[in-house]
Amino acid sequence: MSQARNERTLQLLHRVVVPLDRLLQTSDREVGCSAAQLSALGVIIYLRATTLSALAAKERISSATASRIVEGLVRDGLVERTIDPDDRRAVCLSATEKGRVTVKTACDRRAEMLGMILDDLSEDEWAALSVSAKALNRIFGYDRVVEPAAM
Amino acid sequence: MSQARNERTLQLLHRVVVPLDRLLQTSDREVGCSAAQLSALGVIIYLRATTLSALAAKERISSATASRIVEGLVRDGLVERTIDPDDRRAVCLSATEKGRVTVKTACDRRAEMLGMILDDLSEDEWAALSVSAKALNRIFGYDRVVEPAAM
DNA sequence: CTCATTATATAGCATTACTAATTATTAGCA
DNA sequence: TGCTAATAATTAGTAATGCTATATAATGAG
Repeated sequence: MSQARNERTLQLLHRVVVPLDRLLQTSDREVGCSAAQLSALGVIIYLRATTLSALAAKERISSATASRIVEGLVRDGLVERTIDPDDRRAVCLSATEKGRVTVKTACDRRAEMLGMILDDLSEDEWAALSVSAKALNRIFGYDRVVEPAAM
Repeated sequence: MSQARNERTLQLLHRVVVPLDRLLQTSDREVGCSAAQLSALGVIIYLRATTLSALAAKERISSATASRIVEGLVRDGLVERTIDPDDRRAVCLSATEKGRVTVKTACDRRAEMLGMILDDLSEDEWAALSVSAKALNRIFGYDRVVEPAAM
Protein backbone atom coordinates (compact mmCIF):
# COMPACT_ATOMS: atom_id res chain seq x y z
CA MET A 1 0.00 0.00 0.00
CA SER A 2 2.56 2.60 1.06
CA GLN A 3 5.01 0.79 -1.18
CA ALA A 4 4.70 3.45 -3.85
CA ARG A 5 5.25 6.25 -1.36
CA ASN A 6 8.34 4.52 -0.04
CA GLU A 7 9.65 4.07 -3.55
CA ARG A 8 9.29 7.78 -4.17
CA THR A 9 11.02 8.55 -0.88
CA LEU A 10 13.94 6.35 -1.87
CA GLN A 11 14.24 8.20 -5.18
CA LEU A 12 14.26 11.53 -3.38
CA LEU A 13 16.68 10.32 -0.74
CA HIS A 14 19.43 8.88 -2.91
CA ARG A 15 19.57 12.10 -4.90
CA VAL A 16 20.72 14.22 -1.97
CA VAL A 17 23.41 11.87 -0.70
CA VAL A 18 26.15 13.03 -3.07
CA PRO A 19 25.51 16.76 -2.49
CA LEU A 20 25.52 16.16 1.26
CA ASP A 21 28.73 14.19 1.00
CA ARG A 22 30.43 16.92 -1.01
CA LEU A 23 29.32 19.53 1.47
CA LEU A 24 30.85 17.56 4.31
CA GLN A 25 34.03 16.92 2.36
CA THR A 26 34.45 20.65 2.04
CA SER A 27 33.92 20.99 5.77
CA ASP A 28 36.37 18.21 6.58
CA ARG A 29 39.06 19.68 4.35
CA GLU A 30 38.98 22.83 6.46
CA VAL A 31 39.77 20.72 9.50
CA GLY A 32 42.64 19.02 7.68
CA CYS A 33 41.04 15.62 7.62
CA SER A 34 39.41 13.84 4.68
CA ALA A 35 35.89 12.48 4.92
CA ALA A 36 37.22 8.94 4.71
CA GLN A 37 39.74 9.56 7.49
CA LEU A 38 37.16 11.19 9.69
CA SER A 39 34.68 8.41 9.12
CA ALA A 40 37.29 5.79 9.94
CA LEU A 41 38.34 7.68 13.04
CA GLY A 42 34.70 7.83 14.08
CA VAL A 43 34.32 4.09 13.64
CA ILE A 44 37.47 3.47 15.69
CA ILE A 45 36.26 5.72 18.49
CA TYR A 46 32.50 5.26 18.53
CA LEU A 47 32.09 1.74 17.20
CA ARG A 48 35.18 0.46 19.00
CA ALA A 49 36.78 -0.95 15.89
CA THR A 50 40.12 -2.11 17.27
CA THR A 51 41.47 -4.04 14.29
CA LEU A 52 41.88 -3.26 10.61
CA SER A 53 39.48 -6.03 9.61
CA ALA A 54 36.81 -4.73 11.96
CA LEU A 55 37.28 -1.22 10.59
CA ALA A 56 37.04 -2.45 7.00
CA ALA A 57 33.92 -4.46 7.74
CA LYS A 58 32.15 -1.64 9.54
CA GLU A 59 33.14 0.87 6.88
CA ARG A 60 32.26 -1.52 4.05
CA ILE A 61 35.63 -0.95 2.44
CA SER A 62 38.37 -3.38 1.47
CA SER A 63 41.09 -4.09 4.01
CA ALA A 64 43.61 -2.66 1.55
CA THR A 65 41.80 0.66 1.56
CA ALA A 66 41.41 0.53 5.32
CA SER A 67 45.13 -0.07 5.64
CA ARG A 68 45.99 2.98 3.62
CA ILE A 69 43.51 5.21 5.39
CA VAL A 70 44.94 4.12 8.73
CA GLU A 71 48.42 4.77 7.34
CA GLY A 72 47.39 8.39 6.81
CA LEU A 73 45.80 8.64 10.23
CA VAL A 74 48.96 7.29 11.86
CA ARG A 75 51.14 9.64 9.83
CA ASP A 76 49.00 12.57 10.97
CA GLY A 77 49.18 11.42 14.60
CA LEU A 78 45.45 10.78 14.92
CA VAL A 79 45.65 7.03 15.50
CA GLU A 80 48.08 4.69 17.19
CA ARG A 81 48.74 1.36 15.53
CA THR A 82 50.35 -1.36 17.62
CA ILE A 83 50.75 -5.08 17.17
CA ASP A 84 48.34 -7.26 19.12
CA PRO A 85 50.54 -9.41 21.41
CA ASP A 86 47.92 -12.18 21.41
CA ASP A 87 47.81 -12.40 17.61
CA ARG A 88 50.86 -10.89 16.04
CA ARG A 89 49.18 -10.76 12.61
CA ALA A 90 46.63 -8.25 13.88
CA VAL A 91 46.99 -4.57 14.72
CA CYS A 92 45.39 -2.70 17.59
CA LEU A 93 43.95 0.64 16.57
CA SER A 94 43.30 3.42 19.03
CA ALA A 95 42.66 7.11 18.63
CA THR A 96 45.19 9.51 20.09
CA GLU A 97 44.16 12.55 22.05
CA LYS A 98 44.78 14.59 18.92
CA GLY A 99 42.52 12.19 17.04
CA ARG A 100 39.72 12.68 19.53
CA VAL A 101 40.05 16.43 19.41
CA THR A 102 40.09 16.35 15.61
CA VAL A 103 36.92 14.29 15.44
CA LYS A 104 35.22 16.61 17.87
CA THR A 105 36.28 19.67 15.91
CA ALA A 106 35.34 18.13 12.57
CA CYS A 107 31.95 16.97 13.85
CA ASP A 108 31.15 20.41 15.16
CA ARG A 109 32.25 22.00 11.90
CA ARG A 110 30.15 19.49 9.94
CA ALA A 111 27.12 20.21 12.08
CA GLU A 112 27.67 23.92 11.64
CA MET A 113 27.96 23.53 7.86
CA LEU A 114 24.84 21.37 7.70
CA GLY A 115 23.04 23.81 9.94
CA MET A 116 23.78 26.67 7.57
CA ILE A 117 22.46 24.73 4.60
CA LEU A 118 19.37 23.56 6.48
CA ASP A 119 18.65 26.98 7.85
CA ASP A 120 15.19 27.42 6.37
CA LEU A 121 13.72 24.10 7.42
CA SER A 122 10.37 24.30 9.14
CA GLU A 123 9.69 22.96 12.63
CA ASP A 124 7.94 19.95 11.13
CA GLU A 125 10.84 19.27 8.83
CA TRP A 126 13.30 19.45 11.72
CA ALA A 127 11.16 16.98 13.63
CA ALA A 128 11.05 14.65 10.65
CA LEU A 129 14.79 14.98 10.13
CA SER A 130 15.37 14.10 13.76
CA VAL A 131 13.36 10.89 13.46
CA SER A 132 15.04 10.05 10.14
CA ALA A 133 18.55 10.69 11.43
CA LYS A 134 17.94 8.47 14.44
CA ALA A 135 16.61 5.69 12.24
CA LEU A 136 19.58 5.93 9.88
CA ASN A 137 21.98 5.87 12.81
CA ARG A 138 20.34 2.69 13.99
CA ILE A 139 20.58 1.16 10.52
CA PHE A 140 24.31 1.84 10.37
CA GLY A 141 25.00 0.64 13.89
CA TYR A 142 25.51 4.05 15.43
CA ASP A 143 22.72 3.66 17.94
CA ARG A 144 24.89 2.69 20.88
CA VAL A 145 27.36 5.46 20.61
CA VAL A 146 28.78 7.80 23.17
CA GLU A 147 27.99 11.27 21.89
CA PRO A 148 30.88 13.39 20.65
CA ALA A 149 29.89 16.09 23.12
CA ALA A 150 30.33 13.60 25.94
CA MET A 151 33.79 12.48 24.93
CA MET B 1 14.53 26.55 22.29
CA SER B 2 14.64 23.59 19.89
CA GLN B 3 18.16 24.72 19.09
CA ALA B 4 19.64 21.93 21.17
CA ARG B 5 17.43 19.31 19.54
CA ASN B 6 18.43 20.55 16.09
CA GLU B 7 22.08 20.45 17.09
CA ARG B 8 21.73 16.82 18.06
CA THR B 9 19.91 16.06 14.82
CA LEU B 10 22.78 17.59 12.86
CA GLN B 11 25.26 15.41 14.72
CA LEU B 12 23.22 12.32 13.97
CA LEU B 13 22.70 13.31 10.36
CA HIS B 14 26.26 14.00 9.31
CA ARG B 15 27.38 10.65 10.64
CA VAL B 16 25.29 8.63 8.19
CA VAL B 17 26.22 10.58 5.07
CA VAL B 18 29.47 8.73 4.38
CA PRO B 19 27.97 5.25 4.90
CA LEU B 20 25.07 6.18 2.64
CA ASP B 21 27.46 7.51 0.02
CA ARG B 22 29.55 4.35 0.10
CA LEU B 23 26.46 2.21 -0.24
CA LEU B 24 25.39 4.12 -3.33
CA GLN B 25 28.89 4.02 -4.78
CA THR B 26 28.72 0.25 -4.61
CA SER B 27 25.35 0.35 -6.33
CA ASP B 28 26.60 2.70 -9.04
CA ARG B 29 29.64 0.58 -9.75
CA GLU B 30 27.34 -2.29 -10.65
CA VAL B 31 25.72 -0.07 -13.28
CA GLY B 32 29.13 0.92 -14.66
CA CYS B 33 28.84 4.54 -13.68
CA SER B 34 30.61 6.27 -10.80
CA ALA B 35 28.67 8.27 -8.23
CA ALA B 36 30.26 11.47 -9.50
CA GLN B 37 29.33 10.69 -13.09
CA LEU B 38 25.81 9.74 -12.15
CA SER B 39 25.37 12.86 -10.09
CA ALA B 40 26.66 15.04 -12.91
CA LEU B 41 24.42 13.29 -15.40
CA GLY B 42 21.49 13.87 -13.08
CA VAL B 43 22.30 17.57 -12.85
CA ILE B 44 22.56 17.80 -16.63
CA ILE B 45 19.23 16.07 -17.11
CA TYR B 46 17.13 17.19 -14.15
CA LEU B 47 18.61 20.59 -13.36
CA ARG B 48 19.13 21.46 -17.03
CA ALA B 49 22.80 22.29 -16.58
CA THR B 50 23.79 22.97 -20.18
CA THR B 51 27.29 24.34 -19.67
CA LEU B 52 30.33 23.16 -17.77
CA SER B 53 30.26 26.20 -15.50
CA ALA B 54 26.62 25.60 -14.62
CA LEU B 55 27.37 21.97 -13.88
CA ALA B 56 30.34 22.86 -11.67
CA ALA B 57 28.31 25.46 -9.78
CA LYS B 58 25.36 23.15 -9.17
CA GLU B 59 27.61 20.28 -8.19
CA ARG B 60 29.80 22.52 -6.04
CA ILE B 61 32.93 21.23 -7.73
CA SER B 62 35.71 23.05 -9.54
CA SER B 63 35.35 23.53 -13.26
CA ALA B 64 38.51 21.47 -13.72
CA THR B 65 36.87 18.50 -12.02
CA ALA B 66 33.65 19.06 -13.93
CA SER B 67 35.60 19.07 -17.17
CA ARG B 68 37.17 15.72 -16.41
CA ILE B 69 33.94 14.12 -15.29
CA VAL B 70 32.25 15.26 -18.49
CA GLU B 71 35.22 13.90 -20.43
CA GLY B 72 34.46 10.48 -18.95
CA LEU B 73 30.74 10.83 -19.66
CA VAL B 74 31.46 11.73 -23.27
CA ARG B 75 33.94 8.87 -23.61
CA ASP B 76 31.30 6.46 -22.32
CA GLY B 77 28.68 7.88 -24.69
CA LEU B 78 26.41 9.19 -21.94
CA VAL B 79 26.72 12.88 -22.76
CA GLU B 80 27.17 14.91 -25.93
CA ARG B 81 29.44 17.91 -25.79
CA THR B 82 29.16 20.48 -28.55
CA ILE B 83 30.45 24.00 -28.93
CA ASP B 84 27.91 26.75 -28.35
CA PRO B 85 27.75 28.65 -31.65
CA ASP B 86 26.73 31.85 -29.83
CA ASP B 87 29.74 31.74 -27.50
CA ARG B 88 32.46 29.57 -28.88
CA ARG B 89 34.22 29.38 -25.52
CA ALA B 90 31.30 27.53 -23.99
CA VAL B 91 30.16 23.94 -24.42
CA CYS B 92 26.59 22.65 -24.67
CA LEU B 93 26.01 19.54 -22.60
CA SER B 94 23.17 17.17 -23.30
CA ALA B 95 22.49 13.62 -22.23
CA THR B 96 22.32 10.96 -24.89
CA GLU B 97 19.59 8.34 -24.94
CA LYS B 98 22.12 5.94 -23.41
CA GLY B 99 22.78 8.52 -20.71
CA ARG B 100 19.10 8.78 -19.88
CA VAL B 101 18.71 5.02 -19.74
CA THR B 102 21.80 4.74 -17.55
CA VAL B 103 20.50 7.31 -15.07
CA LYS B 104 17.16 5.57 -14.93
CA THR B 105 18.80 2.19 -14.35
CA ALA B 106 21.22 3.56 -11.76
CA CYS B 107 18.48 5.43 -9.89
CA ASP B 108 16.34 2.31 -9.72
CA ARG B 109 19.30 0.25 -8.54
CA ARG B 110 20.13 2.90 -5.92
CA ALA B 111 16.55 2.95 -4.68
CA GLU B 112 16.55 -0.83 -4.52
CA MET B 113 19.82 -0.86 -2.56
CA LEU B 114 18.57 1.81 -0.16
CA GLY B 115 15.30 -0.06 0.19
CA MET B 116 17.11 -3.21 1.26
CA ILE B 117 19.10 -1.34 3.88
CA LEU B 118 16.05 0.53 5.14
CA ASP B 119 13.92 -2.57 5.22
CA ASP B 120 13.08 -2.52 8.92
CA LEU B 121 12.00 1.10 9.18
CA SER B 122 8.67 1.68 10.87
CA GLU B 123 5.73 3.43 9.24
CA ASP B 124 6.46 6.55 11.26
CA GLU B 125 10.09 6.48 10.21
CA TRP B 126 9.13 6.13 6.55
CA ALA B 127 6.83 9.10 6.93
CA ALA B 128 9.58 11.14 8.56
CA LEU B 129 12.06 10.09 5.90
CA SER B 130 9.64 11.19 3.21
CA VAL B 131 9.32 14.67 4.70
CA SER B 132 13.09 14.88 5.23
CA ALA B 133 13.93 13.74 1.72
CA LYS B 134 11.56 16.29 0.22
CA ALA B 135 13.08 19.05 2.33
CA LEU B 136 16.62 18.07 1.35
CA ASN B 137 15.65 17.96 -2.32
CA ARG B 138 14.33 21.48 -1.98
CA ILE B 139 17.55 22.61 -0.28
CA PHE B 140 19.66 21.25 -3.11
CA GLY B 141 17.44 22.64 -5.86
CA TYR B 142 15.87 19.34 -6.86
CA ASP B 143 12.35 20.46 -6.13
CA ARG B 144 11.38 21.31 -9.70
CA VAL B 145 12.51 18.12 -11.26
CA VAL B 146 10.81 15.78 -13.66
CA GLU B 147 10.78 12.41 -11.96
CA PRO B 148 13.03 9.69 -13.37
CA ALA B 149 9.98 7.46 -13.72
CA ALA B 150 8.43 10.08 -16.00
CA MET B 151 11.42 10.40 -18.29
C1' DC C 1 42.95 47.33 -31.17
C1' DT C 2 44.44 46.11 -26.71
C1' DC C 3 43.60 44.28 -22.29
C1' DA C 4 40.87 42.16 -18.83
C1' DT C 5 37.46 38.70 -18.23
C1' DT C 6 35.24 34.44 -19.03
C1' DA C 7 34.83 29.38 -20.41
C1' DT C 8 37.22 25.28 -20.76
C1' DA C 9 40.98 22.30 -20.81
C1' DT C 10 45.39 20.44 -19.18
C1' DA C 11 49.08 19.29 -15.88
C1' DG C 12 50.48 17.87 -11.55
C1' DC C 13 49.45 16.35 -6.78
C1' DA C 14 47.06 13.70 -3.01
C1' DT C 15 43.44 10.70 -1.64
C1' DT C 16 40.60 6.80 -2.06
C1' DA C 17 38.56 2.95 -4.04
C1' DC C 18 39.40 -1.55 -6.24
C1' DT C 19 41.82 -6.37 -7.20
C1' DA C 20 45.74 -9.24 -7.02
C1' DA C 21 49.80 -10.66 -5.00
C1' DT C 22 52.99 -10.83 -0.88
C1' DT C 23 54.40 -11.51 3.91
C1' DA C 24 53.75 -13.02 8.44
C1' DT C 25 51.36 -15.52 11.74
C1' DT C 26 48.13 -18.76 13.50
C1' DA C 27 45.37 -22.97 13.51
C1' DG C 28 44.11 -27.59 12.00
C1' DC C 29 45.27 -32.10 11.48
C1' DA C 30 47.80 -36.27 10.32
C1' DT D 1 56.04 -32.53 15.45
C1' DG D 2 55.57 -30.60 10.89
C1' DC D 3 52.92 -29.58 6.69
C1' DT D 4 49.17 -26.98 4.92
C1' DA D 5 45.27 -23.96 4.91
C1' DA D 6 43.38 -19.93 6.58
C1' DT D 7 43.70 -15.29 8.34
C1' DA D 8 45.58 -10.31 9.09
C1' DA D 9 47.78 -6.84 7.14
C1' DT D 10 50.50 -4.64 3.65
C1' DT D 11 52.14 -3.50 -0.96
C1' DA D 12 51.75 -2.78 -5.98
C1' DG D 13 49.25 -1.29 -9.75
C1' DT D 14 45.11 0.99 -11.86
C1' DA D 15 41.42 4.29 -12.19
C1' DA D 16 38.58 7.97 -10.62
C1' DT D 17 37.91 12.35 -8.29
C1' DG D 18 39.01 16.28 -5.82
C1' DC D 19 42.12 20.40 -5.67
C1' DT D 20 45.21 24.53 -7.42
C1' DA D 21 47.73 26.63 -10.93
C1' DT D 22 48.39 27.38 -15.60
C1' DA D 23 47.33 27.58 -20.54
C1' DT D 24 44.32 28.46 -24.49
C1' DA D 25 40.75 30.51 -26.78
C1' DA D 26 36.99 33.64 -27.33
C1' DT D 27 34.46 37.59 -25.83
C1' DG D 28 33.69 42.26 -24.26
C1' DA D 29 35.08 46.99 -22.62
C1' DG D 30 37.54 50.90 -23.32
